[in-house]
Amino acid sequence: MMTIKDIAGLAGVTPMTVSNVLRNRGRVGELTRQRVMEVVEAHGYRPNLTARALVERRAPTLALMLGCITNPFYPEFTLQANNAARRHGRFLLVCNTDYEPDSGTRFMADVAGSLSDGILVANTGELRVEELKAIQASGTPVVVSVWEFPDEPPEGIPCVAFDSRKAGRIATEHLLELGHTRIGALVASAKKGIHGGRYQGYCDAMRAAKVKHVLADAHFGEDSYQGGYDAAIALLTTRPDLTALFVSNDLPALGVLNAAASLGRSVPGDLSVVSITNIELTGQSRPALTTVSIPTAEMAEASVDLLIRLIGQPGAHVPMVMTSDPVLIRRASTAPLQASPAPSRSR
Amino acid sequence: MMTIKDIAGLAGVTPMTVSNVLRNRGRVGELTRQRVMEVVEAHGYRPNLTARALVERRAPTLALMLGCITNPFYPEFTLQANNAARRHGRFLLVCNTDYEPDSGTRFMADVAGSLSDGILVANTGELRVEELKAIQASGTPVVVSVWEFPDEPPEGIPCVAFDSRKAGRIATEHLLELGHTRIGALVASAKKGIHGGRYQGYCDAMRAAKVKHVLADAHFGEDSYQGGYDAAIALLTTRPDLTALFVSNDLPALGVLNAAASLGRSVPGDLSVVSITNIELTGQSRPALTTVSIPTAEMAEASVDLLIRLIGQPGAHVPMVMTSDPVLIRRASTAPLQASPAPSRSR
DNA sequence: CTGTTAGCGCTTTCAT
DNA sequence: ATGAAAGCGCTAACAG
Repeated sequence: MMTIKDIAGLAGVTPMTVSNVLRNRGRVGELTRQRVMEVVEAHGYRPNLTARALVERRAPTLALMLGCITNPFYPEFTLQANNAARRHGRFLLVCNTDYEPDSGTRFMADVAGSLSDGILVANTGELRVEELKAIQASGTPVVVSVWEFPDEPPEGIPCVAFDSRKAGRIATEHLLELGHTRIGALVASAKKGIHGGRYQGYCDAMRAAKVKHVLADAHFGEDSYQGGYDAAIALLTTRPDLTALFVSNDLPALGVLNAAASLGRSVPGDLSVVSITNIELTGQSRPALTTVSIPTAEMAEASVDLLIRLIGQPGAHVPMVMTSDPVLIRRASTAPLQASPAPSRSR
Repeated sequence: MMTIKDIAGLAGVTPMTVSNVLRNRGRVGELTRQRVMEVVEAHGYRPNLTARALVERRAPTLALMLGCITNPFYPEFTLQANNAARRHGRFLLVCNTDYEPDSGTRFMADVAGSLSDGILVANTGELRVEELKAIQASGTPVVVSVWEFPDEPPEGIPCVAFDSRKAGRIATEHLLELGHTRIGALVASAKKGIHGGRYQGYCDAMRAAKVKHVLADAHFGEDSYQGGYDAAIALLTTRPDLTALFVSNDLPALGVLNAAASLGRSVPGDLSVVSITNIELTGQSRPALTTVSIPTAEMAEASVDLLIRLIGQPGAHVPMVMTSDPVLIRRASTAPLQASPAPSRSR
C-alpha cells in the first residue's frame, strides 16, 4: 500500500503538502498542487482513513442502531439516513440488534468512541435510557429518532420526534367521517408500549366524536405482518359487528387485509382499514392501504443533522426536534359505511 | 476519553499488559489479569478500535455494496451478511449505490484499503469488473455475490453464484406440469441483462417440453413492482390468451398479481403466476406467490466467509463458490390449467 | 507557500 | 510473566 510519504517522495514535496493538497487545506501553490495530483492519480493513491481518523480524533462513520433491517420501515429510514450521512462525508454502520437490547448494548460498546463518532438510535420501544446517557457522557453523541411521545422526551437525550397521537387521531377521524362508529383498534404493541401514543390518538378521536368504545374493541399484539393477521382474525371473530379497523402500523395492517380476505370480508366494502406510517408497500397492496404518513425522511435527515451538530459541539444542549405533522393518505382500503347494518359474511 | 495508558497507570502495570489482558494474548498472571479487569470495568474502558486497526493494519469493517436497500431482497441479504460478519468480529458498512455505478466507484475508492478490509458486492448487473480487479490488485479483497451466471464467472474475481438458469427452468416446468402451454415470460431486465439466465431457463423448459414460444410472449423491463405491473398490463393486453406467466423476480411478480386483479383476471383461476427468489413478501401477498427460492442466506454467509478467508490469505486463488440448487415453493398463485380454453374476462 | 516536529492510541518486537 | 522502545499513516501546530 502506498503511503503519503511515498507520494511526497515521488512528487518532491513533504507529506504535509500532499496532505494539504488532498484536503484543500492550507495554501499550496498551483504548480505544486498539480504535480502532487498527478502523482496521486498516477498511482491511484487513497489516504488511509483510519490513520486520519486517529489523528483527527474523529471517525468517518455514524452508527445506526435498528431493530431489524428486514422490517420494511427500516430500509426506508436507512436509505435517507445514509444519504444524509454521505452529505456530511460520513459512512453508515448498520447495527442490527434483532430487537434485543443486549445486542444493541454490545454494538454500542464496540462502536462508540472510536469506530463511530455518533450513534443514531431508531426507537424500537426498547430504549435503555440510562445506557444511552452513559455513552453520551463518555463523549459519543447519541440521538434517538422516531420518538413517538413528544410530551415525554427521553430525559437528557437529544431526540427527534413526531406526533404519534395526532397520527392516531387523524386515522380514526377519517374513519369517523366516513360514518363508521363500530371501529376496532388493533395496536401492535402493549397498551403503554411503543404504539401507545397512536392508540391514545384513537381514543381521543373516539371520545371527541362521543362514540362509545370499550376495551374489548382493542387488541394489543405484535408488530408484524403475522401479528396483524392473527389479531384481525381474533378481533373480527369476537366482534363481527365492527365495520372498520384502526391499525397502529402498516405492516400488521397488511396482515389485516389478508385476514379480512380469509374471513370473506371485502375491504373496503365490508370493512374499512386504516393504519399509520405510509411505507412503500402500502401503495402496492390490493386494495392499496389508506394510511397516515409520518415524516420518515424528515426524521432521518433531521437526526443525522442533529448528530453531526452534536459531534461538532459536544455537550451542547439541544431541545427535542419536532417534525412535520402526519398526513392522511387516502387510498383504497377505506370507504363510507354501507347502508346495510351488518356486513355480509359470504365465503 | 480513557486510553490504555490511563488504565495501565491505574492498575499499576504497563499498557502492554493491559493490551494483553484485553485480547487474551501473551501470558499474564491471573492476579494481574484480575486487577486490570477491575480497573477496566470500573471505568468502562473500551479500546480504541481505530488505533488498533491502524497498527494491526486491518480494519474492523466489511463494506457491502448494494443497489438500493429499499428493494426488499437486499435487507434480507444484508441481515444474513451482517450476522456472518459479526460472527467474524466485523461490522458492516452499508454502501447504497442507488444503482449508479459511479456512486459505487466513489464508495469503494473511499472505503477500500483503510476503512474496510474487504468489499462484498451484491451483483446488480452493473458490475465494472475492471474496476473491481483494480481494487483487488491494490490489496483489498473483493467478492461478488449473487452471481447469476455460473458458466461465466467474472474473470479474476472471487464470486459466489447460484444456478439462475435452473431456477428459471424449475419455475417454468412447474407451469408446464400444471398443463399450461401458453406461458408468457416477464423478464425484469434486458434479454442479456441480469435476469438473462433466468430467462434462458424458461426457454430451456419450453423447448424441452416442445412448447412453441415466440418472442412476443416475452417482455423485458424494469425490476420493480411498478415495472411488473406495467409489463403485465402490456403483455396480457397484447396476448390475452396467455394462461400463465413466468416472472423473473418476486418484486415485479407482486406487481403482476395486482395487474391481473386490475384486468379482472383471478389468480390462479384465470392466470397462474410463478416467479423467482422467495423474498418474505411472497408469503404475504394474496394469493401467496408460488416462487422458486434461491439460497439468499447461504450466499450471504458464503460470501462473507470467503471474504474473510481472502483477507487472511491475500492473493489466494479461489474458485467460484457454487451454492445450493433453487427449490420450488408451491403457494397459491399457480393452479392446473382450467378446462375452459379462454380465460373469463369478467370485470 | 512549504517544511519540521511531535504525537493520535494502540500493538509489535525484543529485552528482562 | 512483564516492560521498554519503536512506529502504524496521518495531521496539528508552529517555523521558516
